[in-house]
Amino acid sequence: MLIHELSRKTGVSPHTIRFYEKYGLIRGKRKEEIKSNNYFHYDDEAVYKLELIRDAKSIGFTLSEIKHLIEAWYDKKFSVAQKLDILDQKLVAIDEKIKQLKDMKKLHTEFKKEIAEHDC
Amino acid sequence: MLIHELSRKTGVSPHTIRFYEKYGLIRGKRKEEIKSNNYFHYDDEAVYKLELIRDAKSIGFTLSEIKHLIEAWYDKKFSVAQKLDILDQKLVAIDEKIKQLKDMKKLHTEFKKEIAEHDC
DNA sequence: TGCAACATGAGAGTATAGTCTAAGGTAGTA
DNA sequence: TACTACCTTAGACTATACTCTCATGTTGCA
Repeated sequence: MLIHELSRKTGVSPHTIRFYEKYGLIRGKRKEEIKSNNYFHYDDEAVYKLELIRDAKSIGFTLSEIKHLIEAWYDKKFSVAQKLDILDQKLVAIDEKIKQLKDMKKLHTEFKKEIAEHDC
Repeated sequence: MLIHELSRKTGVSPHTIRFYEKYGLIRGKRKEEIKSNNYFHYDDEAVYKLELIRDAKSIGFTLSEIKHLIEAWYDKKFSVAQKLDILDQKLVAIDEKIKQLKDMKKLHTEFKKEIAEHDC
């Protein structure tokens, strides 16, 4: 599919998709058999990656961290041990975030209780 | 306490503390009895707020969202019903983030399994 | 063939969240 | 009184993550 359809499927604007492409998060492919243009073609992997990026961003991961993760998964430049190591580090970070969210949730619940009780 | 001590206690730089002060997240008080300077004085509430800001930021809340939360808690400009409403909205957002983190964790675990099994 | 709807890269502009510098004033100790 | 370590504001600068504009080229349909 071309960039417009990828945008429509994911809700990510073509501008942002091109930004991610340059940043190295996704990679469109040019079809060798087509010589009249140099349009990028995307597959379902791109859809999947864009969804991953959106989710990871919303829980506080930066594009740089997401890039590391995608590299650990897709790139050939890391050994199996290195990939497992990167994933383990992310898992620790995720557990830490979950803990913080639970604390935050508790805090909110306490806030609510106090406001309701003391009318302050 | 003065800004330097607040910085030492929280690990947030004086520059950033002043930035938050201007942004309206924390509020130092000037002591009326001291006329020779106009230094800001902070109490434990400021320490607590800075810790809240740090935690909320790390789990993907923006300063603007954090400001709403702090206002819901400390300001007089909202009614009890409005405050409870703001807190409820944040609770929904937190639950959504926890869900996404759990998905992300599952994904990582699956990644790990595939990498280990297929040596790819 | 004309035209709308797509595609491209280069590069400028924006929002968020800091981070730093400059220029100046204050406090406490030797 | 000198000196170090603090304090203030204003404003410039930076990094991250977009977002938009421009100039130009392609595709598909009436």
